Amino acid sequence: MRNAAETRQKLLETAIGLIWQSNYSSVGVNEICKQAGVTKGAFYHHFETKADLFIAASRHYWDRMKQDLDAIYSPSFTPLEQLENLIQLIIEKQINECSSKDMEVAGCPFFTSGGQAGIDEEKICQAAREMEDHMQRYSVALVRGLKADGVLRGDPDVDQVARFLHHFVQGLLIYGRLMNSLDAVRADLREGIYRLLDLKDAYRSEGSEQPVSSAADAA
Amino acid sequence: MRNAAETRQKLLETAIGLIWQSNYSSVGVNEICKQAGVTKGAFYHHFETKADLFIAASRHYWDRMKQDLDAIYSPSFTPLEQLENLIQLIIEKQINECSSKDMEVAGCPFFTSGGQAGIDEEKICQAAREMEDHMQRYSVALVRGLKADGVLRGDPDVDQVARFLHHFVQGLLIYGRLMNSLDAVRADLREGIYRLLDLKDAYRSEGSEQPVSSAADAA
DNA sequence: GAGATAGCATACCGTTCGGTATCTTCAAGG
DNA sequence: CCTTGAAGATACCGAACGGTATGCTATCTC
Repeated sequence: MRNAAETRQKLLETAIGLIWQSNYSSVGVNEICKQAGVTKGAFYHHFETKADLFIAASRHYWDRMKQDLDAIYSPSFTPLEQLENLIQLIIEKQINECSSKDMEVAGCPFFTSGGQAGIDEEKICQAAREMEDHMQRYSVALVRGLKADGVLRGDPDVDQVARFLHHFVQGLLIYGRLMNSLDAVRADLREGIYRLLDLKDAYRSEGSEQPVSSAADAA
Repeated sequence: MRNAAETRQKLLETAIGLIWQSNYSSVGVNEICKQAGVTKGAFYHHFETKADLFIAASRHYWDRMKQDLDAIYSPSFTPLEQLENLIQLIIEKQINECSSKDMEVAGCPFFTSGGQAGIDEEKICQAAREMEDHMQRYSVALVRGLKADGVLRGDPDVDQVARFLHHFVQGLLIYGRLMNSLDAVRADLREGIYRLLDLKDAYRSEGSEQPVSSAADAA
């Protein structure tokens, strides 16, 4: 055992990094191995196929993401604070994942890769759907909390509004990536989310207060 | 001249079709040529590189799209009717573009391909941004019309709301594609758009009336 | 200490990639 | 009719692709 866990970890992290920069189909096994400082033999010792690496990488990425989400969704925050934490986390995620590369926004590569996968790449779609499902649970919990607090106007369908938020954020992130402008994301993220949530007038916040500053440090 | 225009047209159409099915990087030149019934020599006679084909294809696609958009945005419709036409067009586009393939939703491949392109593929990003810019104009015009008609609540930033719509729709389409469910799109498209627009109560329509049924026939 | 086995490296497989060089064919202009 | 040049066909290029076969080596078990 020349430290198998570490090798596997390195492959996963490298794969995630490279996929963030472009997408599944244009990232080669050789490239991943080279950047990870691992030979191809080692690669195929740990993963049966490139697609299997992708699946493992998406799970691995979710594990990290879950920690961040659990932190910002802590019951010690009010739903409104959780919302602000989330907005802040999304922004910080982009900064963290894009550090030292000449891109400002990354979006979620697992979501987009899955959304562009062909029919023949069912495994990739599956992994993306899995990630999707996880995210959705958290989103629903947030909206449910907001509704329970009486913050939302009307009597919205909690699951649907949660999906709305997700669709909007994903679309915005892709847009931001295309424009290569984090400011473009910042300009629309909060406002769009609040508009979709349709908060009661009393709860519409304007500024960008920072209720918690260490929410995304674990990234 | 063995009908060069037709060959070029065939290559463009085929490329569009294949890219809709997956994405730029995973569609090969050979595949395009084979399906178009054109040899690679002919391909590289018409296009310098694969990226140039992509650009030309995106322009070609926009030309078709523009016709549809001009039709549904005709001044003979009220802004509210235009909105309904747009919603309907989005749905019908998916059906048309996915016909006979085992996928129900396609999304916009030029947008997503651009959003996933690496740094080295600046041409692809450029083409996507170009498409983006065109779409935005139409979206802004729609929102402006709605606002001018006094349909919207408050005093929203027209450009921003137009962006919101676009982000939401793109995100929703990718989601729908991932889930391979047009019903998932149908379930959220209208409701989400209306929520983002924040119509005055009097103008919130519930059903799915069809103000014009021939809007998207030109597709 | 003698297997047994996990961890990994090297070399290489067949295929496909985007792209090119060269040739033929055919239609138009003189 | 004959030249000319665009349109297209064929063959091919080197590189990279995903993946495999095999062998070495370090570590664990007994």
